[in-house]
Amino acid sequence: MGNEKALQNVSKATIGRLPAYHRYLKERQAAGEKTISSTAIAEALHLTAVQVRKDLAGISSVAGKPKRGFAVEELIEDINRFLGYDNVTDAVLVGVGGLGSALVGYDGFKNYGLNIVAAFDTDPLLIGRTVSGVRVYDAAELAHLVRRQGVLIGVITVPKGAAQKVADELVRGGVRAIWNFSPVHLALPENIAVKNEDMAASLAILSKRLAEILYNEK
Amino acid sequence: MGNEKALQNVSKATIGRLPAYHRYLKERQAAGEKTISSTAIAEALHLTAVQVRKDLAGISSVAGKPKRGFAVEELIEDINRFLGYDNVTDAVLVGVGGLGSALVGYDGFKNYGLNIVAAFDTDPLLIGRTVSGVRVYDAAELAHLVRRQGVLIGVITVPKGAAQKVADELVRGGVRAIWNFSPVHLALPENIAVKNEDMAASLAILSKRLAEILYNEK
DNA sequence: ATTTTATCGATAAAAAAATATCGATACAGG
DNA sequence: CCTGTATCGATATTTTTTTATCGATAAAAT
Repeated sequence: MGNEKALQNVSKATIGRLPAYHRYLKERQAAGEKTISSTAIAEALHLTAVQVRKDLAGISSVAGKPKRGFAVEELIEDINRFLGYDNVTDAVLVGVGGLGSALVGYDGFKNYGLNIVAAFDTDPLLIGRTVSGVRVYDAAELAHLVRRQGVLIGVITVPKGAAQKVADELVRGGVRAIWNFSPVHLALPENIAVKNEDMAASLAILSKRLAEILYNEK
Repeated sequence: MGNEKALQNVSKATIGRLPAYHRYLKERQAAGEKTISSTAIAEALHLTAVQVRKDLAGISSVAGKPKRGFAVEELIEDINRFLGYDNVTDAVLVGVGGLGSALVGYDGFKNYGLNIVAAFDTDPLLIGRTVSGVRVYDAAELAHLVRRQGVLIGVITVPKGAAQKVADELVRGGVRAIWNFSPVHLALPENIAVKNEDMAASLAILSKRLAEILYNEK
């Protein structure tokens, strides 16, 4: 299906930018535009036009036309296909605290191909309740339920002390990808995909940029 | 103070890894270890030893000793100094919804040099209340209060429709750095530091890695 | 005291990512 | 119908980031 090519040729950096292209294209589409130039996309997203063209060429066979640009609708479809926004993957979330409930309640994930089918916690007050339409189960049942439903993605939003244990349980249940919001580096088998959402890292980058700006100004 | 050197030579990628080093070093320190090798750090964090040494060399003058490694405490101090974890910067947060309250309630930020001094919202039910010890003000007062308190960093956790307007107000009030959790690309002056926390991008990267793993397995 | 070993720092090489260059082309205006 | 221009795609160059190599050295082992 040409998927092999995709998995080989497209850089991680490009993949990271695709959602932004997607959002922007949707926006322009809603505004009634049928075509858009790489220049316009680049300007809106603070990139260069060449980079935009290269990124798009990697994931789409839509050819841009001189003087007109790219067909918005087809481009959106190709990004949908490439990122798998069409076929939704089931996921579970562990840790229904502040951040956990916020994520469960975020409707947007459905559009991004992620469907949270169950949540888990150890708090007896939460177990059995429903948060934003998602049932909260006892964390003791984690591996068991994950296995039974064939869930492939686990989202971890527990305090750092519990994260590794939760990760182990997820893997035991057969999960193959973990989205980790706890500030710990998880030790996991190599054939498990992990993405750490490191707020401290983001903040560090922002702070440094700020320091740089203030410094250059003086 | 040698700060210039730091701002020039250290890559963004390195800065992004420093918080992870910091966490890990703290952990080892708590476990009573006085020294640590680049090899050990690399293994724990899934990096290479060379990269660890290079990263550390860029921000610290602590010399590692053959057969022993680096002095944990001094290394932590240097990272603290480099990332500004010592001197806390004031920030405001706009949008006290699910994610917003979760962030306000996250104690960890104080350790990372960020102090949320006020929150803002348009919801009359929230205005005047206190969330995790932080007072919620009327969003109409945003620019005014930001200016009066000399706040430099703004955190945006409002729905996407409101994000640009909030950003404009923050800038009007004199904020110089924006941590944006809304799924929109903000249009801002060049001398404002922005960090977009793009969940969709993270998820896309995770999904692709998962797809790759599953594909290679078949 | 000598050898072995784990480690370092510096430099070199490779890989990945971003940017520049340039000929080709579709549309717009004269 | 011609000319100018905004745009593209492909290839080449540069920059950035990661990884490899290797001689030097402090501690441990013989």
